[in-house]
Amino acid sequence: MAKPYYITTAIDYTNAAPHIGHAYEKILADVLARYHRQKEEEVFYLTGVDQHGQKVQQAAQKEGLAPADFAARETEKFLALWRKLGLSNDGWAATTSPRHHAVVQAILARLHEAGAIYKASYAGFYSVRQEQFLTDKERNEAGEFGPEWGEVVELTEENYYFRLAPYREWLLNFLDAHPQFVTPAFRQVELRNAVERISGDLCISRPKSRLEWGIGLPFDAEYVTYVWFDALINYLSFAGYGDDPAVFAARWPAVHVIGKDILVPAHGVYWPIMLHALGFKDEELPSLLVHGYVNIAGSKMSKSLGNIVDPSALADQYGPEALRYYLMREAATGQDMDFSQERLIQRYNTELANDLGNLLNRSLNMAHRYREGVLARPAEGETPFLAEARALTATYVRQMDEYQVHAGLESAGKLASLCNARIETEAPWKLAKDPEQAARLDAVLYELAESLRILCALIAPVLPQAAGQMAAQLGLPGVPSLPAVLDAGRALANGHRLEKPAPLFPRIEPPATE
RNA sequence: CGCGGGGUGGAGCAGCCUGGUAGCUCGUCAGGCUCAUAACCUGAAGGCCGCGGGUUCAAAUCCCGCCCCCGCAACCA
Repeated sequence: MAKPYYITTAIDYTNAAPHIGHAYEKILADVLARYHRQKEEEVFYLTGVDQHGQKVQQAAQKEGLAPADFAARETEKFLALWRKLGLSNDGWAATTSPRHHAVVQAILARLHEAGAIYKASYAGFYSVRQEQFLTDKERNEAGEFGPEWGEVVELTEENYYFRLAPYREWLLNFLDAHPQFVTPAFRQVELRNAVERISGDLCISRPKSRLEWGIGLPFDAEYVTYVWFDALINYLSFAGYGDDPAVFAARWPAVHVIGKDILVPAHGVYWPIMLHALGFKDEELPSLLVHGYVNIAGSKMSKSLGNIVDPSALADQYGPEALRYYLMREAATGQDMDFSQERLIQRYNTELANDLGNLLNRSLNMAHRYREGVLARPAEGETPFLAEARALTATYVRQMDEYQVHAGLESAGKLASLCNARIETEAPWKLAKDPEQAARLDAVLYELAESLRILCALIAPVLPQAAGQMAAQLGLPGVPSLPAVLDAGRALANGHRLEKPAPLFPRIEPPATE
């Protein structure tokens, strides 16, 4: 059997509620997961939360809660949102889980024994208030640490470090030999430039005196591991690494869907080097799909600007599928997009309600009006129109395989437009009045129904609920798979009975412009 | 010489990797249709594809130079 398609997202910090950017990434991964299921592939989709770390500890302290309780509460917000948005994840990575602890500690112990981790002392400026070391980046224009850092002292601290430098040449060679490691290609260029400049090693620990909310180092009880050795390893621990080698071997490697901010250095440098140090072969390394940001009116979304967009409220207002469609259609994969509710409504009304929903409605309505909902397959079988529809489907597959979800949806929209145009040129309402045109009317109605069956399969990854309703109206047992609609031999049977139409995408009335 | 991204008809965006009629949504104008969610279809106007050079039979697309905008610090995907 072919390997399952293993896809992951970044795991989100549970120190604040999820925003539209979190939702975009999870939906993108969900669409790709569902797309591969549509191809009749086995899929393992993993997403989750990073519950450890200083920010969670601080946020919990602020509210007088234990970190575990705080993290559990915040985690519930993510889970609730993902349920609302219809994510189809097969696994859930929560970094506080015992399984994850065990895998992280086993990996740390192994790398420590192998000499990849060492202890060293670091001296620098330390903000007592923020509980962190400061670098030159934190200095203001006057070259000083501003008042926001509170009291700044010089401090020397011992910590554990993971060696990076010895692997620099290996990583460069790997990148040159694997140009598909990072998508889009320009991100790989960016990464390679960064690898050229690698200096120093990665600090992977914090003394418990400063941070106790984390996974303890197995070889030093005074420390917890910090950030990346905890977070990145989720991709292994929740895929069966360690405790279930057979399951893991069947799943690995993964496609990691991540934001552009965590490519360099985390996923592009630390992660491949960690895996390499663990003995993963080059061909066993994952690939990275790097997406852009959802910007608000051209500027970055930020708490300080107060322009955070709440995906949960949007889903309530417009429906989860309208939100999914908008995000997937509007953003060119890998590029930033600009969020606008007006655009969301516009996309939904024109492309979903007017073009696709109305097409389904008018097609089914005519089939019932003129033929009691029963199809007659044309004698010639695959007509030129249907051949074109299937060619468009092949284009869609190519685009989706390259993660170009926006282009795939455009192809689907093109098919809907072809159908609407065909209705105009064939004018079934005229054909129905002429008994001599009966065969032609049958053919047109059949072509429309079969095209809608194809469309049902094409939209399913992005609009799973709508696809289900569409399949039901078309009288299908379920949403057809892509192989099922690509094969003309599996088209709708002669005598197939269609169900009654009902509006699939009710129009959203745009708010009156003030 | 820090590293990237972007500059495409009135607006917002694809296309660029893998050169070959400039596409999508909206807007404007003019027609058509009546099966349909006042939806659908057709046509028109509107583009030195940032600027200059080069390669090529052919450049929005490849190469060189320049100009302008935005990220690369925090919360954060």
